[in-house]
Amino acid sequence: MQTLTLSNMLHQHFPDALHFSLLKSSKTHQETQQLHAFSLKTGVFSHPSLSSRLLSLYADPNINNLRYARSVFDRIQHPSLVLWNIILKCYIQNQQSHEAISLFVLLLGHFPPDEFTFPCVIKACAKLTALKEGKQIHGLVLKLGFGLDKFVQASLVNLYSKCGEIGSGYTVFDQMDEKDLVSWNSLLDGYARCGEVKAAMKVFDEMPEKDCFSWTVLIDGLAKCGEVETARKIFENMPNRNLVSWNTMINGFMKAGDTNSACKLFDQMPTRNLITWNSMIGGFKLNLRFLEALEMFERMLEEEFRPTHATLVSVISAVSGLASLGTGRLIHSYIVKNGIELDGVVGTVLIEMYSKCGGIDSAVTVFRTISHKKLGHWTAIIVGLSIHGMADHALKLFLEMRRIGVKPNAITFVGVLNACSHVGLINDGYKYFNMMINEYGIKPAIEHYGCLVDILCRAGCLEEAKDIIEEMPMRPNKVIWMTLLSGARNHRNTKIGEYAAQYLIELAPETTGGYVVLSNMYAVAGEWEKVSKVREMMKKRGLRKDPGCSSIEHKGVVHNFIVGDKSHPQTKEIYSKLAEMREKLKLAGHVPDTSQVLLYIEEEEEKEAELENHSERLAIAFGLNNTEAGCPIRIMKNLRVCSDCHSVTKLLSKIYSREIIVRDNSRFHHFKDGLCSCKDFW
DNA sequence: GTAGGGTTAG
Repeated sequence: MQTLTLSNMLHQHFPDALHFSLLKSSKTHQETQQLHAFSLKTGVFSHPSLSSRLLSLYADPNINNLRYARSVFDRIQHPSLVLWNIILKCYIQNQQSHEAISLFVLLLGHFPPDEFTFPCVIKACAKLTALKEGKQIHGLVLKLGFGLDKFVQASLVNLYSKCGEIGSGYTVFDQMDEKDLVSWNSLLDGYARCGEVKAAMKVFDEMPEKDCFSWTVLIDGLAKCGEVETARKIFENMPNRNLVSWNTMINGFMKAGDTNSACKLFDQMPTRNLITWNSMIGGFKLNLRFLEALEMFERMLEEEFRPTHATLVSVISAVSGLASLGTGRLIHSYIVKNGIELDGVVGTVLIEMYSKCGGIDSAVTVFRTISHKKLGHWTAIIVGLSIHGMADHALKLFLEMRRIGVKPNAITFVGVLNACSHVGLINDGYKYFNMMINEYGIKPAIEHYGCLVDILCRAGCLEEAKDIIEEMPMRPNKVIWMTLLSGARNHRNTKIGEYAAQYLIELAPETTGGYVVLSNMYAVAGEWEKVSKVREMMKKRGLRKDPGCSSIEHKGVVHNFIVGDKSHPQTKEIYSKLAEMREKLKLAGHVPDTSQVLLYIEEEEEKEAELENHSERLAIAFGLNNTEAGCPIRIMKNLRVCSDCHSVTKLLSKIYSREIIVRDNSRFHHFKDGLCSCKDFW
């Protein structure tokens, strides 16, 4: 009824005084807006007390409409400091910390700030962990004599705690006359964030009173310092848990890799919110439990929670981990259907997802449709193109990003160097490696040296690669040795191969890949005695060659095949397709390359049969049988594709006129018209 | 004043 009366009254002119009293009594957003519209229409708006009242209504936490508050503020000719403080507070309430700081800078041009201004802007700095700006403002606080105001002090304690400068935080805290609970909690939080568990515990014990925040901050701090068991005990003893404490404990368990305890809490907790779901989904993703992450996401949607960007990032990364293009497409279409805008990170993980799932074309499309491209987007597409062997495209984009002034980071350079190595561009590799150091001041990490070693190995410059390894400033890891070993195998350099294998086995005796490559190298050289020595070494250490395993997704189902698999329901059809493939390959003139068969099979025929049953061939046969002509076949493999399968797949792509995309343990191969995108460089 | 998001070499 009140609204009705109001709108009736609004049709007439009111004297300012009456209007003001109406505003004073208006409580809801709707009423405020009606009065706002009326004020604008009748011109009474210009009355300073009316506009102030209107501004404070819009800035009121219950209404909190920043857009309207700002528009009222902008129409006020000479806003007082009080009004500046109100609009500043409204920015903070709306999490617009950057804008709040800009506003504060503007304010400085009109007034010296007061004891209400400072806590607001310091809060903004704390939110952004902007320590430098915070310190400058602290300086101003002291200069203007607000250093002993308790609200200013409390905000400073919080600022320094958030920014990891707990020493400065303690100095301010120590000077406080009245140490309020909020500041105690901030101090506790500060120690926990700095990893000073003992100091945090001491603060916790010394606190004159504790509330839910205190307990939760301590639990979070303990969990973040890796003391999840202590955190669990605190959580169990805590008197009044709220939703935040439950969520904090769940996160603690997830970060510690204890998904079971996290699930138990999730089941037990009285209520859940978005953050609960995000913590579970992100936690499963973090622990590489991708399927469970997706299941959680489905449950979340069933319970009608709307995913946030954080949810989507975790879910999309989980899809990348599963390399399930079908699922990735579903989630992408969910994003489009629901009009969810891609923020920087979601866009980046979407590009990564498509490229890791073998859909590099879609990755490029997503990249193209992003209007304000950030470093993450450029890096993701450059890395994506490089693992697909599309070096030209990757390097073209790299030049473009430089041209428009986007500064590459260390990861971008991994992509760039990787692109060079996958197509054998030695000179470019060196050029970009030096560019990274000299032009961008990026210190090469082991990954960059890894790329350089790889570039040299592929080009057959094994001695040079060995020199790089010996001269680089960090200890080589197993990836480096594996790269050199594989290079030696490819270029039939047994001496360097043995050298690399020795270090590799010393460093990571449990890595089966090393023994396999070493033994293959001996097999190629016909040194069968050494082959059996390697085999014995593996046997003695209880190691077995990982079985090759390939998967193909069809109509939302992932079909897995291991070498010689006969467990698939379509086994009969698959093997008859394999027989057909064998005939067609023979007609095309293919001679099986049995030189790298690790197993002890004396008869050539058996060796050939072993090759024919390699998991990727079973998957290809399944793909040819089950997918439409013209539809690319995408296969994911756990091991490196053997050289025979590589030449066979090239031929098959021509014989059956099919694009076949195979991801092995390090990159993608696009087989088309009898050629592979890796140009046999892999 | 407390809880939730991605990145790299074999």
